[in-house]
This record gives sequence, structure tokens and C-alpha cells, in this order.
Amino acid sequence: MTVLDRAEARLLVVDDEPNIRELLSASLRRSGFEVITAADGREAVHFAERTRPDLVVLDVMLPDMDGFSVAGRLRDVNGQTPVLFLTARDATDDKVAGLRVADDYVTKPFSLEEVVARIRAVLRRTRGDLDIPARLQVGTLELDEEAHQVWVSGEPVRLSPTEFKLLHYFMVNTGRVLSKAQILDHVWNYDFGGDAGVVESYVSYLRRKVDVNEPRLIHTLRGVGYVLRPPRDD
Amino acid sequence: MTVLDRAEARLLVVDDEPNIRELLSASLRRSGFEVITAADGREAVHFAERTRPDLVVLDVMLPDMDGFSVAGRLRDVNGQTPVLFLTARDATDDKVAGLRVADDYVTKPFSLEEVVARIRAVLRRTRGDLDIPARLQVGTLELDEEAHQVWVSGEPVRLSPTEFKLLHYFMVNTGRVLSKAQILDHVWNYDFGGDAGVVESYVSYLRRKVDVNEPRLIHTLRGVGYVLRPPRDD
DNA sequence: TCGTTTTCTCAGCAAATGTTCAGCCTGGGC
DNA sequence: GCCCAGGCTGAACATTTGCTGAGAAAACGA
Repeated sequence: MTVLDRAEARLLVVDDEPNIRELLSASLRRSGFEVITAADGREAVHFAERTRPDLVVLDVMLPDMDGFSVAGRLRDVNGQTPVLFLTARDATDDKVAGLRVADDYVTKPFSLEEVVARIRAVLRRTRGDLDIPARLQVGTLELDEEAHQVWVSGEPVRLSPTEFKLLHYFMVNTGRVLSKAQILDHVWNYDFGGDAGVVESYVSYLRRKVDVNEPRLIHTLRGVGYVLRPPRDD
Repeated sequence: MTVLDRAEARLLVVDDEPNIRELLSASLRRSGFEVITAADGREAVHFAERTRPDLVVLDVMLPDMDGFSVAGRLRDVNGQTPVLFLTARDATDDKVAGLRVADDYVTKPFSLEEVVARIRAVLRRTRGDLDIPARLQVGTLELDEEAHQVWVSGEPVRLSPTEFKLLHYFMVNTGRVLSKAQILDHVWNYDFGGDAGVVESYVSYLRRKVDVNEPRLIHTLRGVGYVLRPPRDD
């Protein structure tokens, strides 16, 4: 993902499952964030005190204390740190009880695209962060993250959620080659079991809906992957 | 969720339950207010002296002193700070009598929409705050918050309380995508246990009553949520 | 109190979306 | 030019999502 000279923001990732923690922190670092991790609530509060993160990604279910208490403590310690909750898809009770205090939340299993998008959205809202653009543009292609809308040469285009996420991933990585495996890892949920064939299907859908004019923007690199290239430097 | 350059007003939120305090302060901040919190009467008076809030949201039942005494003290200290009381639904007579001291009150469990609306109304009344519009308009849709009335192409429409709150939430967030969870969290009481199905029902009711003309204003974004979009940029 | 309004749930239907796959196409090495 | 692995795409199928009408239950008002 985007590589920046300086970190966009400092994040604290809190989850007791090492897999998830690693998955998230690696991916978020690649997206340009500075990342600190914690495995439980106690650790989270401790690190938050010392490092003053700009945002906390917090699993609702932790071994020592539930996420809401942690969020409360964090806010006691560190003013109005925004919190993005991670929660199981069917955690109905939790939602009712506490998710409203969250600035946003993502259900497990999530896709990395989704988490990054939510983090950016929250930072944009809570800090009015203008370094994080809500609107992307490549050639005649425009994408508004907040309005969840896409235009081709000014004409609105309807995309399904997956199509939208895929296009967004391409646009954030304009000019960078993305392998099918990489795309699968970022755009699809981390528990997706299928093979890279889906990616081909969705690239096909996208081209039909979004890449209709010459010069083409989405290019195939045989044996390597795909690139979204702006016009003129093909 | 409106993002503002400056805070609309400074609020002091007083409640001994941490959950409620967090819920309110997170949500009010998201609505553009600057928020200070206090857990009991003593703290409330102390903070009010120092920070001079524009309005105090005050739970009637506090561990150290009852809300009315607190309100009295606040007024001794800080002129005529308006107060919005929070009270249990089954308020007995003495309480109701006391509530006449309040500029307004909201019963628990409340919906965030309701609290924000009341706060705005009180600020409008007591400060003549013109930054806070009482009338919203989107396309041929008009909503008067104060008169609690809605017109479609100039024709008045009868809405139930929930329908009204939902429409208001849509209109305040024109152009912004709202997920069903988000809608549930803001428009329904915080103790609502049901699922997002109700939202679908109420959107259906609303469309039938207020979104009868082309072009449609309320759009469904499958898998994402709903948007109220003004005509012409679909 | 009784009738009316409102809220909420639910199930059946329709439509959109996600996934797989087989057959065809194509670029590039030989 | 021939071949073939890799890529493309239409079709089929499964799954998910959203819409709506009907009705039970609760709240409200006279």
C-alpha cells in the first residue's frame, strides 16, 4: 500500500490472537502507519499511557477485561482517543451493550481493505485529517470513499461491495503491480478458502463496468499480476 | 457525525454510570460538541466553575447529591447555564415537579438522536443560536424541528415519532452513507435489543410517505447502508 | 376502559451478489 | 506458425441481502 516518508498516524492494535495481531500490524505498517501491539487490556492501557496513539484498534473480546472497559480506561488516560472495535459477526449482545461508544467497528472475519478504510475514515472524522483524501482519481476514474460512489468520465457507476473494495485497492496502489495472491489477501476476508480465480472474475467485472474507454487503465502482467496505470505512461 | 471546524458549543455531561457517560460524550463529540464529563455533583460544580460550559447534561440521580441541587449550585456559580436533565422513565411526581426547573429533559433509555435534538433546541432557545438551523431541506423535502413537522412538495405529512427521528437523522446526514447499525445506534434507544430488521421496515415506511416522487432521495447501497441524496448527482 | 396508533417481528419473495468452473482466447517462447 | 500455461468470460449455482405485507404486542389517548 501507500508508502510514506513519515507515519500517517500511530496506532495501537489490541488482540489476544497472535495471528490476527500480526496480520493487522504487518498490513497497517505497509499502509504507512506506525503500529504498536498489545495482547490484553492491561498491556493496552499501559502502552496507551506511554505512547499516546492516535487511534486504537481494539478486539471486544479480551482475556482479562472486555473491550468497553478498556476503551473507558483509554479515554480516562488519553483524552478522546478514537477507537475502532473488532467484533465477532454474531456478537449481538456486545453490540447492544457497548459498540455505540466505538467510533466505528469491523466484524471478524474482516478484509484488510476494510480495516484500513475504516481507520482512515475515523481519522478523517475525528482529526479532520486532510492528508487522508476522501476522493481518489485516476484518469477519468473517480472514487469517493465517504459517499461510496464511483464515476467514469463523470457518469456514476454502480458497483457491488466487492467490486468497490477491489477498485479502491487498485486506486490506492496506482502504478504498483499487485499479484492475485496479494489482492486476495487484502480485498477478501482473511478466512476466505477459495483460490485466486475469483480475482480474475472480479477484474473482469470491473473492466466491464469501469474500464470501458481507451486507453485502458487496468493492465494484466502475465504471470505477475495486475496494475492500474494512469494514462500516458504505458 | 457532522464534522465542524470549531465546536458548536461546550457541554458538561454529568452521570455516574461510566457507560452512559462514555456513550454520550463519544456521540456528542461526533456531533461536533466539545465535551467535558463529570461523575458526580461535586465534580460537576467544580468543572462548571472552571470551564463555563454552554449547557449541562445532568442525570437527576447522582450518588452524592440530587440533580436539582446540582442545577441550583451551577446557576449560583455560572449565571443561567441551561440544563438538560436525564431521568428514569417512571419519574414520580416530586421528580416531575423538579423537572420544571430544567430547560428540558430526556428520559432513560434515550436515543442519541433525541439527546442531540434537545440540546440543539435548548441552545437555540437560550442563546438564539442561529448556527443551528431549525429547518432542514433536501429536494422537495422539508422538516421543521421545532414544529416537529414535515412537508413533501409543500404538503404536510404525518409521521410517527420514530419515522420523524429517522428522517431527521437522514436529513442531518445528507449525502453521507449510513449503515443500518449506525442508524440503529442513533435513532433507537440505547437498550434496544432487536436486530437491524426494524430499520428496513422504517425505511420502507418513510419511502412510502415521503419519497414518493421521482427522483428518489433515499437510496439503498446493498451491503453498505442507505443514503439520502439530493436530486441530480445520482 | 376501549379503540387507535405505533412499534416490532417475521416469513416469503425478488433481486443482487459471490463463487466456481469449463471452454475459449492469447501472448510469447520455441 | 505451433503450442501451452495463464488469463478471460459466460453461465450456472448458491448464498446473501433487502423489501414488504400481515399480524402480535405494547403504548397511547380519549
